[in-house]
Amino acid sequence: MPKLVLVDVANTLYRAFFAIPQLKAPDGAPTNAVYGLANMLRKVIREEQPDAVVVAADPPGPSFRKETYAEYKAGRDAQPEDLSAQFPVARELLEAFGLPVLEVQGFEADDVIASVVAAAPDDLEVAIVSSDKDLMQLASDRVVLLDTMKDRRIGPAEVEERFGVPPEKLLDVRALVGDSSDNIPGVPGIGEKGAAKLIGEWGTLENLIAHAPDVKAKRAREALHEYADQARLSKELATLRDDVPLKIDVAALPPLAPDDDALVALYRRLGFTRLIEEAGAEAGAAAAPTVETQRLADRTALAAWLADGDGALALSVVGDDHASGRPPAPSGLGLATGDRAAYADLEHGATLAAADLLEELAAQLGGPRPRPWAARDTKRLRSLFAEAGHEIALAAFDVDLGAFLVDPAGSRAPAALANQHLGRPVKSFEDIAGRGAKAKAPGELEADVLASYAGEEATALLALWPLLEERLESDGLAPLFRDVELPLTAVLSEMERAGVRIDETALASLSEEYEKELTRIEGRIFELAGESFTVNSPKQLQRILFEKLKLPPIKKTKTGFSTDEGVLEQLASQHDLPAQVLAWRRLAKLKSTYVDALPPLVDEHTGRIHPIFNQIGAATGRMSSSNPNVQNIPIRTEEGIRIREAFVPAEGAVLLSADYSQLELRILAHYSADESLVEAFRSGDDIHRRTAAEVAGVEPDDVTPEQRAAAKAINFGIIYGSSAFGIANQLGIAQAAAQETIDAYFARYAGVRRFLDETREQAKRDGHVTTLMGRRRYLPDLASRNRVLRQAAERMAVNSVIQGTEADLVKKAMIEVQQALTDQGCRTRMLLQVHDELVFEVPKGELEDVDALVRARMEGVWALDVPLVVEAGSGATWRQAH
DNA sequence: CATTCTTCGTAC
DNA sequence: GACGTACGAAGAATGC
Repeated sequence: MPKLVLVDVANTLYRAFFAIPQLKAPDGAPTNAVYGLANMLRKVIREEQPDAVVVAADPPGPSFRKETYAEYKAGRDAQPEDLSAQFPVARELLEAFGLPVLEVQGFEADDVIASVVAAAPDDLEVAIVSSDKDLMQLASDRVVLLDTMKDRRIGPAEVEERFGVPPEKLLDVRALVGDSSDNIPGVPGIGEKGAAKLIGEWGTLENLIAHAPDVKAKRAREALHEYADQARLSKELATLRDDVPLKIDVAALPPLAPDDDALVALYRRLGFTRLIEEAGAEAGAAAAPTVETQRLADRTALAAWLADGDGALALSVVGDDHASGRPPAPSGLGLATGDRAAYADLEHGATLAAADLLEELAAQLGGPRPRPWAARDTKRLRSLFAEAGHEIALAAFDVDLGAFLVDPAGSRAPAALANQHLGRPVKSFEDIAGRGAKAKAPGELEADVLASYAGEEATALLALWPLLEERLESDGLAPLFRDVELPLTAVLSEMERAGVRIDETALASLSEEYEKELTRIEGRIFELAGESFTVNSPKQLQRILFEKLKLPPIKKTKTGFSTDEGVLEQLASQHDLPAQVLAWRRLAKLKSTYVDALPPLVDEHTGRIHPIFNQIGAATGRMSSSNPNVQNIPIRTEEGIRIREAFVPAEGAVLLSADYSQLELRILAHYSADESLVEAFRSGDDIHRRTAAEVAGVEPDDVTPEQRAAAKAINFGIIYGSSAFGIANQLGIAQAAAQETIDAYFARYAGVRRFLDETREQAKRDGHVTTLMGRRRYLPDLASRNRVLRQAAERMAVNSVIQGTEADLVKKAMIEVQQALTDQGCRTRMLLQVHDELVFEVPKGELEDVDALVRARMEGVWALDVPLVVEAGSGATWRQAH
């Protein structure tokens, strides 16, 4: 059955305006209503899959109802200016969507909609997007109303449920009830309930009026007598005209044909970044390639193509996302230079071998006069070449890194970047291969389709390069890019390929031990619960704790009552079961996330695990790690720290762990220039003890453990932007007591307060924060009218300066340490980075030298106003080294 | 049956 | 609502 969607544009804009928080285009124009309209259209087109969409609008000037009844719609509040301003923009949006807009002088949008429904052929299904109650009279077996915001479909059954009468009698009910928003009077004293009852009893308004004397309820009887004409007028006003002259043929509506380019252009003007990406993705899926891509299926063709010029090259890897620091050979490589593009195909019956491809390219990218090259994730390419035995020059540009520095919150997908910076759509791999389980592998795709995609992407990367470079330059990010991020790719490539040795035997025995203990605890849990259940299921645990055992719920989650650690700890005083669950969870976590997860990651060739370090993992500039995440290996509990005993050095080597002491607090001291804090670090004291002494006004030796804990919580709380609430929660003390300590802290460390205030102010002014080395993070929510969002952004502002500066320093230190190790001819290898800690594998004979070298380079990385101190240790396991 | 969301917990 | 940044396991919910 063909389907038509009818949109009441004014109604949609109105609802969106009040439902969506204020949004502004880059030029400051309000956009929330248009944003709502755009989202609604996308959603309706996606979910309803209509054959056509027609928009009904209200023309300027009065409708015929005003002539019938001068008071029609009188007394309405004036439309807010921020909403009126969006109507012309909405027109542009509708035009870009390619939708016909019907607007007929003297009639309202509702009448137009009713007329389209009346003119529609019998086999046409109609969905009306509006929340206007008057339109509900149109509901039938082939006409529904859509409430897209609440995701409801309103058909005849829903109308009857809501009003107590079927759609065809709705007018009679509305005649009695009236409508205050349209200033339609109805019959005073009769409301929705009464009207439904009366119409249910008497059938129609006229019949009811005719039998008014027989109505039992006294007040209704008298009101009907007095206001019969007013009821008739109300019915007339609520009746939709279905004979409005329409300029289009409803039997032959134009098919949907959105102009994606126009949409993207409009979205860009309005600052709708998410929609740009989505519209761009759709345009990308349909985009025609802008270059001819030559397929290179043998070595001769590859060599010839490469020899035909010596300009900069862009490379685009085609293949699975790699999950190991030793990346697998790709399916092929897209290449672009000048205005030429090619695809070096390793599949589809190509005679080109991966080894030959890499050798041929390495001759260009390595050697004494390497050809400048760029790619996304140049670290991966470097590893790929290195695994094949070739050393290549550092890339001249890395698109992922460049885009990350320009805006760490933005997308790095080439399709999104092309939309954003090149203003043209580019296909993504998903566009040609599909996604999820049905997605095709590169080898299953048509060779020409794959080649065209890869050539196109390489071409886009080549074009993005100078544009992103220019942005880096103008935003002052070029030195960070050139001196830190880009050279770091080489260091990380080495680390990932080196990997770290794992003592599988130790893990196997831990696994067995934990398994036994888990079984024992589980038995105890089932005994206490009186039944067996899945301990790991929060839902089932909720049932046991709060329903069966009737323990008091402490706090809620989105879907029910929380069973997190804090809650269970509180419940532990009342019942033994929560304590047992805590013990069970602790072990189950260790076993599933670490003990049992590590051995399968061991590389069969190297016998080591090869974590990936994501250089652009966190918006602050920090790295992240995966496969496995070596940055969250346990250390705080005895059970957990045993996992670190399984991280071991190669034969004849030891592990050296070097970590910055209190790096984030030192950065805070540097930035705040707070005399007391700076002095504390210069004196080399225990910083938390010293803070406690100053805040409490006692001698450091007299600080109690509680005082030190409170000071520590505040020191960290500053970095995270915690409130008294948060600090009280963490310390398990009263909020007022926490507030007192915080006040005492700020009284003593006035410079810290000044830094916090100035950082927030500056961030609000610029829209972003900046780290020591110029790294940026944009925080648009600093301007939000929503207090929760705004305060969260303020916390991020402060935290990002400190955490981001930490990332800057450690990244730079890694480069300098690696450089020094190479210069000294050391065989030591850097293995891991854990934010403020570096782990090395050091041949035993080098330990003394390397220990000194690492400390010196790390401590000397930057001259802050406080000294940087590195603590280093070594041993036969990571536990011993740390 | 596959994918996405939610909750929880580990690190710095 | 209340503490920033991550990754990942497992169950629950949702979608094809």
